[in-house]
Amino acid sequence: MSHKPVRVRFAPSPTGGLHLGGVRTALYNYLFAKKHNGTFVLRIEDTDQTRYVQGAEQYIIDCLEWCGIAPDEGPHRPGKFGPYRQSERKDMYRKFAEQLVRDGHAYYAFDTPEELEKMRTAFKTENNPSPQYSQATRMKMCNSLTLSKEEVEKKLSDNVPHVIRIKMPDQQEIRLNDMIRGEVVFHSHVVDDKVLLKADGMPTYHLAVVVDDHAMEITHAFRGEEWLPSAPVHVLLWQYLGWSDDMPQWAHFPLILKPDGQGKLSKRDGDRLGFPVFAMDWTDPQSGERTNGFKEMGFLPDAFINLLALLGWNDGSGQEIFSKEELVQHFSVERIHKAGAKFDFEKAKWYNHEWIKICSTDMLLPMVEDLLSSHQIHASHKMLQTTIPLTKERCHLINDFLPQLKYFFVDPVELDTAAVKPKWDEKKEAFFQSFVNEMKSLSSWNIEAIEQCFKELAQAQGLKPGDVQLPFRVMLVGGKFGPAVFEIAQLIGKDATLKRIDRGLQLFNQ
RNA sequence: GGCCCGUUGGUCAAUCGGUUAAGACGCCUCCCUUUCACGGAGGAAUGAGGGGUUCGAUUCCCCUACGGGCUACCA
Repeated sequence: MSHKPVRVRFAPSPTGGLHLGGVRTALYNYLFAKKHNGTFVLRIEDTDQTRYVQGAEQYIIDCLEWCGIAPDEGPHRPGKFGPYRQSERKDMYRKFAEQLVRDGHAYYAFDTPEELEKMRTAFKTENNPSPQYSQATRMKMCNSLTLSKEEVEKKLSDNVPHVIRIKMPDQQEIRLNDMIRGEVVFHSHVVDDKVLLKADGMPTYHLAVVVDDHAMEITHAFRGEEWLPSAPVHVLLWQYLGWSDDMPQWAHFPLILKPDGQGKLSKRDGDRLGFPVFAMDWTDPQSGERTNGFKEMGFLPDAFINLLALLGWNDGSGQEIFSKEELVQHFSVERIHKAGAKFDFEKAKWYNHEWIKICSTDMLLPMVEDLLSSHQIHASHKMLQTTIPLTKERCHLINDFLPQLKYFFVDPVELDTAAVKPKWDEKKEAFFQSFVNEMKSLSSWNIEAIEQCFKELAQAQGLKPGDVQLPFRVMLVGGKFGPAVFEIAQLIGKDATLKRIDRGLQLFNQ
């Protein structure tokens, strides 16, 4: 074990959006770094210019900040989050790729896309539907292994488009120690000669990730399981570049799967199943396509990272609600599961509900205030401070506060008359008429006085208080929900109460 | 097809050879509440199949089945 300070990186590609799997990868990296007093840095995978999406890099940073897991500055790239960008380090990669060629671990390949296609169809058999550029085929291709030295130099000086490919060794077992899976063994003869440097001079992920991880002094390289098959290439690269001693420890996280069916959770699934798959709303600047985010749907950042962390990891204690600090404290890579987990939106909402319940009114207030004002409801802080605790246990999402709180500030537009009308009669109507009169002369306006007045009057008229309580509630809030009616009446005030009863009577009598 | 990784209820999952196989979500019943929730008490529901190893396998090994990932000059 080395004693270097822990440094991990999150390396998203800025191709638009940041879905659940990505955020969880970032989160696990963050938790590991913080647990070991290390640093968590950002590296941007912008190798492929054609797919780079404007604004996506900032969007990623915004998401991480919202989640409370913003990257650290890092010593190698000052600035707010100082991400490494592959696009800015082009020369560096070429230098290392050429070094590999000189050392005999890589070679130039001049095959055109058409020639590659030809090779794939020529070698395609029933048993081998996708032939690769590998030990089996490379000697039949146009590269610096098959061409003479002069021919190669001529092509290079003529600027013939070419790539640099890794030369996989003959018969070699490539061993990789994964912190989650243990030792994984690959045989070199089944791994193909991956392109390291593309014809446009940009590196592929394989070269870039190794060069950058080395430059950034990354100690632990954690990523999704989809990278496991190419890990042997990376291990070899660390060796061939002469950096074996600095090779990070590896871990490959399980995938987050679709709730139904199977396969990786994708952007499409959100639309299909009605839940967000991105941390925050994302609008693709090119297509204009919009994908919904957890934030805008009313998730609390603490709940969001809590539910993500527990999707594939737990500390074995049965505890499910963790603050960020607790997650840092309890987290361990070794306890991350090997198998992928299906995403369950119902459980996700449960986490948020739990967080809303334990969240203080002060924390909730600004969010609720924003929600209400975006619906043209302007509520005083004083009123919010008393009504939020009254209603928060009914809210799974922050957005649920709108229906739960609205009636405290504005008269209900629609009343659930269907809940009242079947049992509505003249006797009840008479009760409310006299209740209005009684209330007008009520000297003090508090819960006890209203309740007492209501109940005594009901009894005097031979009605069970319960029979008139539901109509009263529907008049005040519009439906069959909310906290105690008399408390609501008290909070909205005498005038509003009288006004709503009046309107209720009209509607119930129609 | 090949390579790699997986497989405990519908879902998330505990168990690191011996348990009546936890707990949570969801679902159902009841209590509390003359609303909706919260809370409380219960219930139905799980070790893919087959071989080993062992006094004893959910747990270790092998095979099969199934699922997933990768198999691009994408990440």
